[in-house]
Amino acid sequence: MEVILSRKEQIEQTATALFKNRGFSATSMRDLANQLGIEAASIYSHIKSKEEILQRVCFRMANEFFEAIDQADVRNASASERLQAAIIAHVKVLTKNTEASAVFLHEWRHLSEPHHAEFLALRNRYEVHFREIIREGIKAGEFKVPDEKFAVLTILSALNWIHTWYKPEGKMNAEEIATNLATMLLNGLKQT
Amino acid sequence: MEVILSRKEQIEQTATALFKNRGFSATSMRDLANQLGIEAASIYSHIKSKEEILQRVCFRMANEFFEAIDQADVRNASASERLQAAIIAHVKVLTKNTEASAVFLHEWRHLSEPHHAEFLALRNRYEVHFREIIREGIKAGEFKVPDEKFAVLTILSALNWIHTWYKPEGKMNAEEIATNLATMLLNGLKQT
DNA sequence: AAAATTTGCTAACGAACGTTAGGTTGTTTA
DNA sequence: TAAACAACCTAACGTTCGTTAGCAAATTTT
Repeated sequence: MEVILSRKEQIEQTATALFKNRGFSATSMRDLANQLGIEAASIYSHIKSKEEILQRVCFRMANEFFEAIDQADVRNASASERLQAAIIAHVKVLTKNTEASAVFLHEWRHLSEPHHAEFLALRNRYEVHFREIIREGIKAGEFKVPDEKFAVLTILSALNWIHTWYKPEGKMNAEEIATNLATMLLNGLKQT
Repeated sequence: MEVILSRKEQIEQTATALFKNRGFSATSMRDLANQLGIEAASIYSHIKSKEEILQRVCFRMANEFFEAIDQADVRNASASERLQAAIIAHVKVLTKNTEASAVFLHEWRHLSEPHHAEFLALRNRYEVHFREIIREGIKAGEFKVPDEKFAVLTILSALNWIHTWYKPEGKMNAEEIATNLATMLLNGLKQT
């Protein structure tokens, strides 16, 4: 299943790996060019600026995360089931592309305005989705939690370091990781 | 309780705030100087290099984390109690200085060798401490967890984003946050 | 009062940075 | 076959970077 990438996509992919490993600011266009085997100036035949790459990665991943939890959301289900589905969907996106996920999670702060503000608004909307499930679960007596925002941030935090250690060839596959995390975190919410 | 700081400590503190907010690479010595109200060159009367600041912050925090879990460790206690104590100790260090914690957690990768390798060794040793508690808990039947490394990383991940939202004047104080997180995470480990 | 230390300055260095201009080559389209 | 395009080059631009040299003033120590 060999996917053929356009030059622009190659550049984006290579840049993503560098942004993850060294950070956006510590990655120079000459580093990127070197990795691609061309001159730095040549990159500008395909992209407009260094930040354009960052923008494309950040907003593409934001879309992927939204689509994933939207598709996974099962209406008319209990809060526990809905939260489990959202967690699994989130983890699947994270593990499908750990490099782009790392950039999405850590490098967005180097976006300039108005992209920076737009990104934060999206991220907040994403968290609201989780917050609503938690609130529903509290009302239904499924969850016992001191603060819903606190709970959401803790859950997402626990999930969002997967990219630092996940390897597709590791002993746990994405599905197992997702369900293990989901049951562990759900148990944590049901404290008596 | 006004603490008088030496100029060197002032520089380190101001730099730490900038490193947290913009990242090490995106913070220039001229930014730092500007914040201090002096010229960039003047900073070099007090420090040897930009990286020296990063080194001091990273290794000072590493020490603080080690001391905290060492002091909190209660021998002859159950694994649950030991883990709870370690989590609370960890959270207290995190909340006592969120800026230095953020640098410790995210900016260490900009250390040059051999400091980079030394730092990673320390961090690994720290994780081993938690891993041993988890293993003890599994053997004693207190915890049911698929993989001890997995559990430790999940716990630390859940804790290590506190610095992004914690405010001393917020509605939860450090103690409450620590115990809430500890009970939530401990419950997660006791899944049936 | 002399010596030492602290704290800062101006000026400048060489290197690295993101990016642009203008040109060449090979491939695809009309 | 001509025109258009894709992909890359060399050369260079203006800027910013971390840092050094050398000096001046104030403060502290001896």
